[in-house]
Amino acid sequence: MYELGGTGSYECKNIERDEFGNLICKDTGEVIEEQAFDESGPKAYTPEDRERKVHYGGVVKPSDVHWNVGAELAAEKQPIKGLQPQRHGYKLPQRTARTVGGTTNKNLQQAISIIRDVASKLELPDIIVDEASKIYRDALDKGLTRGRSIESIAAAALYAACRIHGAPHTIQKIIEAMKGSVDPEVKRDVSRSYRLIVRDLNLKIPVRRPEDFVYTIINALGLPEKVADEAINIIREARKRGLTAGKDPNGMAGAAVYLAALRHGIRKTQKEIANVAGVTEVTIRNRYKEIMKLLNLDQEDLARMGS
DNA sequence: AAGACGAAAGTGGTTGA
DNA sequence: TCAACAACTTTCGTCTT
Repeated sequence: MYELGGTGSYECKNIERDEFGNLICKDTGEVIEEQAFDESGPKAYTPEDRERKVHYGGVVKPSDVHWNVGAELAAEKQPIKGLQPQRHGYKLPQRTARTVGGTTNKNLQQAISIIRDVASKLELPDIIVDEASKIYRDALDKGLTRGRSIESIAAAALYAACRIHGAPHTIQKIIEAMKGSVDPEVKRDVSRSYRLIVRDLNLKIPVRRPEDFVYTIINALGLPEKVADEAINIIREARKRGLTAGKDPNGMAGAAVYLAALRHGIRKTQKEIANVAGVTEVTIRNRYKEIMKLLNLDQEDLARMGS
């Protein structure tokens, strides 16, 4: 039995660390916990970063626009044009683009403004804003933003920061907070940008677990705590038998909540849950069916439990 | 009538040759 | 680079409550 930090325990007894320090279940081959991301102590900024901090004095956070560039640029009041849809990417005028430092700063300023805006709508903590800002800056330094919209990289950076710090938000939710609605084309762009920055910046992203989404769904639908407990038990049971591997954790969590609610005699439609979980009814249905089969349950069992 | 179910076809990402 | 593959989505007809 392995105790996971803050998320309870894992039932599998046959657990080992692999060469990367990840916790692997030897029975199912499932990654239970990736190599821990050290959140205590000072962040590991590059030596250049530290130099800058010394240079400008005081504590400089990644989300401070000028932690990277000269303070005189701060005086330049740049209009924020962040929130318009940019189908073909944001392109800076040639003249400005050649100005050393200036372009980078404006780009960064704009991106951080977007990140802050979206983060505040989603009520995300500063640590995530800082993480996202740092990721964006690194992406900018590596030239990953070139040819892509500031928005898509900013959204991707924010999503990555959410993943790193365990905030259960989807790309969909981030785009929704950013633009009010979700255009599939935008979603595709953000997904691409996300994969790009994770790969090229070597970001350590912890595995998403269905359990993390249970409370999001429960809260959104106003379901009682006992349903959450039940759903988490269902997920653990499903995982023990290898059902969670390779499946979208949102759908898994949604199906578990659906079943858990039924077990407590609460009827929520598959559609309601699917909307909150960010998947379709069909996915909820498929996971639900699999779980029912796995646990050898049928409709009558549920009716009995619900009454 | 609304919700649940299931089949079929399409999409975008991953993997392996 | 391309094909095969798995997971998920969309759509739609049918059954159940």
